[in-house]
Amino acid sequence: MATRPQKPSRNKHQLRTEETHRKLLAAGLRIFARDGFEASRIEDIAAEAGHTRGAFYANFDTKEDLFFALLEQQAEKRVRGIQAILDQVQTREEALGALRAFYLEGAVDRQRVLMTLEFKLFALRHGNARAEWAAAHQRIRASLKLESMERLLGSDVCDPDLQRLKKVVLEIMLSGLVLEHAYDPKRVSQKDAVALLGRMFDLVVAGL
Amino acid sequence: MATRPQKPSRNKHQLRTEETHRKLLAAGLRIFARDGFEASRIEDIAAEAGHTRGAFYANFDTKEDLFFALLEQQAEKRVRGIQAILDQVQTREEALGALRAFYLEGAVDRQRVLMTLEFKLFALRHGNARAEWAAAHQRIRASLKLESMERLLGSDVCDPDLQRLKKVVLEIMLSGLVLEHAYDPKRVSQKDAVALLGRMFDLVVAGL
Amino acid sequence: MATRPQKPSRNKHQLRTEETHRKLLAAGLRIFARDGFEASRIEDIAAEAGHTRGAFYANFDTKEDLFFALLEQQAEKRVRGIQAILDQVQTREEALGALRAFYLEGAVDRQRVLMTLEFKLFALRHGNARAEWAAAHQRIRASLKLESMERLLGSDVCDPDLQRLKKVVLEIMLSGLVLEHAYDPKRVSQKDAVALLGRMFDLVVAGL
Amino acid sequence: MATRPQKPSRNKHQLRTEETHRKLLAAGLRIFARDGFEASRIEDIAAEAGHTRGAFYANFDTKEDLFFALLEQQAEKRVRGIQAILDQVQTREEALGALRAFYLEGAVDRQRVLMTLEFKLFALRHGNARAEWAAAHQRIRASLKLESMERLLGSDVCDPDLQRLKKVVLEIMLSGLVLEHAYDPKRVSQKDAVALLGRMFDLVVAGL
DNA sequence: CATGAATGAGAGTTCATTCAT
DNA sequence: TATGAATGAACTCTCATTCAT
Repeated sequence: MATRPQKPSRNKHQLRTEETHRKLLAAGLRIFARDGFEASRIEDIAAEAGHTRGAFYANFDTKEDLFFALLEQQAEKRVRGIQAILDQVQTREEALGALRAFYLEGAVDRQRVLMTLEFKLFALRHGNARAEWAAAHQRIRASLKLESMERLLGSDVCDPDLQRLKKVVLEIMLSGLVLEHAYDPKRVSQKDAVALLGRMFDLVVAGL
Repeated sequence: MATRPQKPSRNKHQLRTEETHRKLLAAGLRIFARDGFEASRIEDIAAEAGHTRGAFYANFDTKEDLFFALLEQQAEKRVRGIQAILDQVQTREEALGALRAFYLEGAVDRQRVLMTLEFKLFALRHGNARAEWAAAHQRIRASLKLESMERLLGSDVCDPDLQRLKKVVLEIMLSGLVLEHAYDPKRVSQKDAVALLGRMFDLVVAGL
Repeated sequence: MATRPQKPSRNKHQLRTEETHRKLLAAGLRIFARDGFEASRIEDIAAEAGHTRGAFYANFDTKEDLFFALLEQQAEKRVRGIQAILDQVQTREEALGALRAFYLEGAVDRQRVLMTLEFKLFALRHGNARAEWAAAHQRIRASLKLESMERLLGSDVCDPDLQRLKKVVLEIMLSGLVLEHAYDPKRVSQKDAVALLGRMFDLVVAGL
Repeated sequence: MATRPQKPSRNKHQLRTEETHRKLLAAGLRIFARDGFEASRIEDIAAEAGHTRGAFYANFDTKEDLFFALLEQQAEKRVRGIQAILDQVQTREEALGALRAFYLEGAVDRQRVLMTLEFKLFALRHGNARAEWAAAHQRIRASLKLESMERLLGSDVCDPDLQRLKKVVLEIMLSGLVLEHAYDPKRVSQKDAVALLGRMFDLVVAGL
């Protein structure tokens, strides 16, 4: 992108801009996950990024805009993560092992889970109405298809419907356990969550 | 609730009051589930109940207050439902069957699931801090213990930790599937949800 | 309107409401005339009415809304004023004399002139676009037609175009002189304004 | 302006600066006339001039500053225009004819009229308070005195007060008609405006 | 001189809550 | 008890202005 060295003064500006943009995204992730979309205040997000409201509005049009940008960033990152794993393995065993590890790691990522929840609740409540959302979701859904992964999770002994829902089950268990742990760590410890996720992964691979 | 005949002088006035109270609770459930706690407006809740703001504040001190009242109402109702089922059966098979049916019915109750989610998110974000919440959760948790149910779900072949988490798994799958269906009915149909819940119930009973 | 005595408690409420509404209209007139539409702050208007912003928004949806309400109120009042005059006279001489006096009195009403200016500038700049404005203007224009008045100003010796524009000339001179006096009282005194208005009125009646 | 050859070393840099300055003035005129002083945004003005905010602030200290600069520019231009006319004629008839034509041409210049209005409204509302404004107005007023013009408009048959106000009448009619035409072209067409201005000019010359 | 990211005061508006009725 | 006008804090967003480049 910035390989050829334009006017250097230009680059300084650009660098600052990109840095701010990145910091705002990171801040948005933290604040949205912490307070929820509705209760999140632009000022808090800006402050968390080390800036003021003005910087926010120089980078995003509205609160929803940042939310939306985060949705795409998160999805892309997740897809890249999985793809990277699948690209590095040879056998099916290796792949499943790597995938399992990756999946279990998710148990730690409270922010991602809470953001995903916020996304779903928002979409649910705002009717997926706006074209942008619909289109973006479409794209994200498509990119998350990950045919190779679906094949990996497949097994002969289970009917096609279950097959189709395997990924759903895994997602749900991950989100649910992280949420439950966040809500009541005494009821569900981190260890519990990881153990249960492992068990579920194996069950799913075995065909539920 | 109104089974024991209190003061017989429970006059028209009181009846009307109770009616209002009840309608406000029902309205709160609908609006909170529809819009989420933060985005729910007192005025909408009052209107949904066929009243105005004044009626709301005559019955509840704050928005949180209604939220809190709903939490207790919901929990109590759920416990009563399960208890009623267990009271009517004789054998373990009957019990499991009835419980399974009850569990699957949950797949339809979008409102309850969304409210439960809101409760957890709220508690999560407000630190379970306020004494009231802490106490109420304690009570609810206790009442939901349902020893007999835990015994029902038990099996010899699984380790104690899994045993402890069986109910968690069932809860998570129920919430998760209802949410997923609400979010994207094409990905997870009602039928999918019910089928999967059944499968999970059986797996859990079998010891995961 | 409030002739039959409904629930008296109801009337107290209504009275308070009407009182506030009226005070807000009066305050809007003062502030809009003083600061112009754009520079007028809701808070100032509310304060001038002896209330807070909330009272404003309980009575009007937006700042434009109040502006719009004032437009209608002003126009209606003016029409009523002229009509009342024409209803009380017999001969053409009396009518012209009364009208002339009424016209000259306008030289004192700085607020009305400034508001009229604001209305025109606003309409000019916002394209008469909104249906509301278009319709309202239509109505106001129609009510201001005042056929009898037009006939009064008529004379045989002048061509139809001039005839049609006589009222325009009078309006323009009134607004212009009041504005000029407000802008630079030393250049155009109140007395100057009145004298000139009288001269113009006579010229117009004489057929320009 | 650039007729006398200043420093011959007026280099490219300076030229570019002057060009920017001029473009900003022109842009200010357009935008202020279009949106009004309050609603005009620096960014729009800069963009209209083909620049960005920075260029604006390199040339003017504040929004008012540009407004003020335009006031002087406009006034100076008008005086020069009239002076040029009076310098080129010999007889009183020629002078009156040329002045009349010049006056009628004003009917087309919507921008100038709207700017003049904005100036007056601004001065009115900001109390002529600031020393700058007061001084500048003084100068402008003086330069607009144009004794020769006043003599031209003079006539023996009218009293001194009317004499003093003749120019006011002409100004008011011009502004008023242009504004009315802008506001409602159907009520007052361009042709109406020109015809009426001619009539007024003649009336004024004839001594009102 | 010119750019444009960033500031921050201040605007319009919303809404939980209060209170006279 | 219930109404609904009114309060006022808090919000999102705008924009004149500053300043590093």
